[in-house]
Amino acid sequence: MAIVDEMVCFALYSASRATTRAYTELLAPWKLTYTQYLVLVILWTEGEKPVREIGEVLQLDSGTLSPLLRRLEDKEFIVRQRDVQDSRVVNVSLTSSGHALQNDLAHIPAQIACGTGLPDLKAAQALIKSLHRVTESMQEISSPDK
Amino acid sequence: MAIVDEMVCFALYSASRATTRAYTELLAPWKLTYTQYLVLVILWTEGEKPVREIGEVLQLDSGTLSPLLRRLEDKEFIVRQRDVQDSRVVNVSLTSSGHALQNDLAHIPAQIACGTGLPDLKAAQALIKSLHRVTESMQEISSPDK
DNA sequence: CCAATTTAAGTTGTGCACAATTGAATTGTG
DNA sequence: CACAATTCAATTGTGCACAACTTAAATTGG
Repeated sequence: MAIVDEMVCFALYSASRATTRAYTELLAPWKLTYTQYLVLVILWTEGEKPVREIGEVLQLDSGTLSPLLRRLEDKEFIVRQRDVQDSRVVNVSLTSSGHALQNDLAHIPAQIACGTGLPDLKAAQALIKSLHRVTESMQEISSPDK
Repeated sequence: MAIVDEMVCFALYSASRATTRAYTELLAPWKLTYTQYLVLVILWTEGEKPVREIGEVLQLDSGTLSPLLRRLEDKEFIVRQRDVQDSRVVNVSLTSSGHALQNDLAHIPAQIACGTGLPDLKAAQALIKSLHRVTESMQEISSPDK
């Protein structure tokens, strides 16, 4: 069983990189990365959010997010503002071009849907469930809480 | 279906990062990364190999492998030697400490097996199959051949 | 035979992931 | 109130992933 599990990990690693490459290609005209796209998806669906909450959703820390958000700000898709109530907090919100991207990139989910090669909704849901189990379980053997 | 497929991608991304973190923790005493470990696994099972073949197995180019192999060489787990027949080729082989690591790290597969949280062999094989399908399919929508 | 092409590895540069640290602001507690 | 502990974001540093390019060697095709 042990060797098979290392195969699971490698298969995961390969599949993840393949999907990231697919996104990279689809996003190339806008020079956006997959992680930058994920941040935009959050902002499109949930509106203004502090850096910390974005980090909770994506499980990324400020070491990753700070420079990434700076790049999104340089591209003028988002703005960052210190919170008035609590000035430790930085709120991230979309600019008008950031909002406009939602339509420009509306074709991507369907392209990705095709790219997964999964036969039907059922297969996709089964895979998601299986992946969630692996994620949770791996987090447990990793460092205390988090 | 489209949104579910983006969920598949995010689940993949999360699971992959969670497993990499788990490996990182297990490998910490030797200051090895997951990718370095993968290279060692290849060398343990297949012996001396040129850089190009390692790259084919892991789907990594020399831009990733060259510095990674240099670090493994700095740690004296491997040596690199120009091929006598074809001096474009660099052959990678294990040193004695590199060989010795195979025993030192023999506990890792079992720890990872536990970490996947998968109920049985059948579930693991189903997941691998599903991930292979996604990888292949994603590679198809990505840049021509490769 | 030799010029053009191809192949292998390395280098450079960008961005993400993550650990560790810093600094500023807030909160909790005596 | 005072001050210790906590929280949040940013910074620094390491290593991987990958694109683009370089260099050197081998192959090929005329």
